[in-house]
Amino acid sequence: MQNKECKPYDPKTIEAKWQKRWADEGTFEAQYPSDKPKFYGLIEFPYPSGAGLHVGHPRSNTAMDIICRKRRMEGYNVLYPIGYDAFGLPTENYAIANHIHPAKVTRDNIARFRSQLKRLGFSFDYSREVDTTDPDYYKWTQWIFLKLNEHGLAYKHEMPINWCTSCKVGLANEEVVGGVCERCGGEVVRKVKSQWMLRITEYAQKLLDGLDTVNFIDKVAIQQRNWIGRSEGAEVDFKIVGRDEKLRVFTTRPDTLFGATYMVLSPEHPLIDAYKGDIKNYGEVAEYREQAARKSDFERTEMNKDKTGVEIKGLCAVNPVNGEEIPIWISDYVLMSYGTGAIMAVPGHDTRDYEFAKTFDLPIVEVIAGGDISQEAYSDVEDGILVNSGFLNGLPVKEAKETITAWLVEKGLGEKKVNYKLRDWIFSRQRYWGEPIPMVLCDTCGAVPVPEDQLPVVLPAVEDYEPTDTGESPLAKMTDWVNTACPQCGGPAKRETDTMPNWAGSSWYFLRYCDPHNDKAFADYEKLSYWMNVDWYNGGMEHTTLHLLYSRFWHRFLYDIGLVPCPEPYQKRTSHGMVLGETGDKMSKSRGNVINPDEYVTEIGADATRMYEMFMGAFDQAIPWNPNGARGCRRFLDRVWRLMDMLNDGEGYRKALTPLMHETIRKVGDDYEAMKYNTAIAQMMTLVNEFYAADGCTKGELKTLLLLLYPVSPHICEEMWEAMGFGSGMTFEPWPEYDEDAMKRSEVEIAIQINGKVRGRIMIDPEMTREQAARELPEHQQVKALVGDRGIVKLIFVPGRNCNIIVK
RNA sequence: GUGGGCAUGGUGGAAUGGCAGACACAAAGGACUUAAAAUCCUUCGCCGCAAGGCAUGCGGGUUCAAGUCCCGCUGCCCGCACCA
Repeated sequence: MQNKECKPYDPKTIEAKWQKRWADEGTFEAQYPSDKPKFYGLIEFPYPSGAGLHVGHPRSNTAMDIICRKRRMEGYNVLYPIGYDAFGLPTENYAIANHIHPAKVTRDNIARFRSQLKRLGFSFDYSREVDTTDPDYYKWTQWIFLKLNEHGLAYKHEMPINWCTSCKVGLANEEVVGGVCERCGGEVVRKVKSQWMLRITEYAQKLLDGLDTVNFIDKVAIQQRNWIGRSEGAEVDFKIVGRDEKLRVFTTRPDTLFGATYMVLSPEHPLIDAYKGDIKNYGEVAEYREQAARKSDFERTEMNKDKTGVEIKGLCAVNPVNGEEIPIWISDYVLMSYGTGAIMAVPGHDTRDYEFAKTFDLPIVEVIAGGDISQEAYSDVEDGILVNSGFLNGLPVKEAKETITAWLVEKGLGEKKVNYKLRDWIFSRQRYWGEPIPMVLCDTCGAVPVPEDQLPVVLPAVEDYEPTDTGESPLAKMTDWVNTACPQCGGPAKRETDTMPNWAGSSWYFLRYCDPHNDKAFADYEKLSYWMNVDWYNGGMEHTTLHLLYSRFWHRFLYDIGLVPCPEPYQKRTSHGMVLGETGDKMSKSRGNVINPDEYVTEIGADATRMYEMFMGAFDQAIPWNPNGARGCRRFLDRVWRLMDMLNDGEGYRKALTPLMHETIRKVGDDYEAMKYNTAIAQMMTLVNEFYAADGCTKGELKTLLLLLYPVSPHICEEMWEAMGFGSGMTFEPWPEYDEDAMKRSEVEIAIQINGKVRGRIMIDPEMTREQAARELPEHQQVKALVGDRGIVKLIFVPGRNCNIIVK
């Protein structure tokens, strides 16, 4: 055993040295063109907040860094890019509070983020950085918007929007959480405004079908499916007595049509205005509508315990299957935004209708046998036979649905219909710090797109970017900028002053990474063809119905118009668990428990910090941060470092350690791929413990350990690799291979169970077969002693594991 | 209400139906040290002196064998929420 004393492990020096070398040599710059197979690994680019990184960021980043570093060792040309999603409210709010221009705030924050990320040693290709607030970038965000507009997917619509009273901004449905603003927690009310909308609903089916072609973790795919919310049913026309007009409803239960005893319109339904003169109690109806309009969405849903409503007197509908006249009501439990804004009420078989009928004493008819409608609605579709339903009597629900739908179609009374819960995307924000929507509003020509050669529409420098109380964007006050000429007729016109939501820039950034400096196109098709799609995308669950869905929509649109080579942007999607505060609470500024990774990089080094991020627990689980756990990882790296003082003679694996070496190579590799980083690290700890027990390690053993550990803690490995004279730079060293045969041991310990209880342990030949075991084990001395004079009824042998002997 | 997930030592967590608690953290004891830190060694689910027994949220079941599979509960977390 050699015994030269190494200098102590000093992460600070080592990490700075290797980070500089990687940067100087452009080690992680993705190559194009290249003959190698490509691998595109992606993490969600951060929002560069003023607070800097917190320990949650490195969790996702390190996980993908491990995969990307392993891929380079496996011979892939790897693209692992980074950028900044820098438009958005917090920056603007900070700017307002501190009277600093948001562009400056953004620049400073990005600089800080970049230096923090670099200190952690991620193998990002910094030469491809993107910044969504850079005009060279948002030029193309605007350009894509024009394409969407050109294809009829953007439209301006006067509609009630979710209005945050605190941010003074309209929000998408996805941004209203529990009735309050997702960002600031402020009250959200309904406000009617003319808004730019994107027709994501047009893509509902494609977005649904696309999920079958990609590899997303189950919960992500399920959540997206639920959010899109496809349901199949029928639309049915109900005649209105004495009128030509019909009232159309959507139902998923056409089979219950004979049980429809009344109808309900949503408060906003246009029929009410159309028949204003015929409604005998119009005053009462109008009063109800007004009450409903005043309520925020939150209040509406809060009050869903008690059903409210008013009968519309003077109007009456006819049930098309039995000719019965049924009353029409108005109630806010029916939403204008889903289906046709009107329903046929079947109180016998729908819980909400049942409650309503009970409240207002309306008739309840049983048309599906199997429940007890005197107690509750019976809504089971699995079993149940039609009754009181004329020609449907005796049919099971499923068949009744088909029969009645065919009948409706044949008689011209209705049709098959699919509805989605997904709503169009409200794309306007009345804010300064976002991409200007590149449209001009002309009194003569309407909304006219800014010609492509005039892009980007650059955000003007504004003195005062505070939001207005009127709901107008701060840009509206910039009259020099607002007043322009109509690109179509040349007459006086005004620029659109709304900006895009922060989801715009992130809806295509992964494309820009493929060709970040292109000034002729958002990205070159050939380059996209090489790099896309993203092989592996890791990110937070909170983006499942927002960013992840929006970006799939944009990408699918770009595919449909022939600008990108693949229909789905992401081949694989995984998700990390949150890092919680030390006491298990969610980390937040208000709780004051946010942990900055810098603290740990300084104290224990980036390598140990990265390791702890991965070792702390199952990757997809939320785990509290434990400072001592992090220090434990540093202790492990100290032990690894000291192996250099404990070198044994010989180049290869020692015989006693050979099986463990190969097992470790297999387990670490498999576990990295399965994102089971914690057990991969545990396995390396076990190996190092064995080295210590075996009085050190050989060069060959150390070499393998360094290769396995490199993706998690690259700096220390590089330094040791160089010190050991193994070569210069580990990035493209081949990933080690294992040999199944080499894992075989001469003896293996198995448990001997008597009647299912472990009574002893013996060493046997690992190759022993069931037949041999049945023959030889009962003769084994220890086994004999355990069995005693009892008779062996049965012997179950599990090779390499245990042997259960049933005795009597 | 509804969809999804989870429940294992003081803590974070391991465990293709096959020896529950790997690997760490914390704690305790010891060695080294004038001392401390660092390091190294030992102990460490519960009851019991021991033999042994009991243990993976609770109650059943399947199996030679269940943390793991099935049925029924309870609790916690996340998403959605009057979507006809």
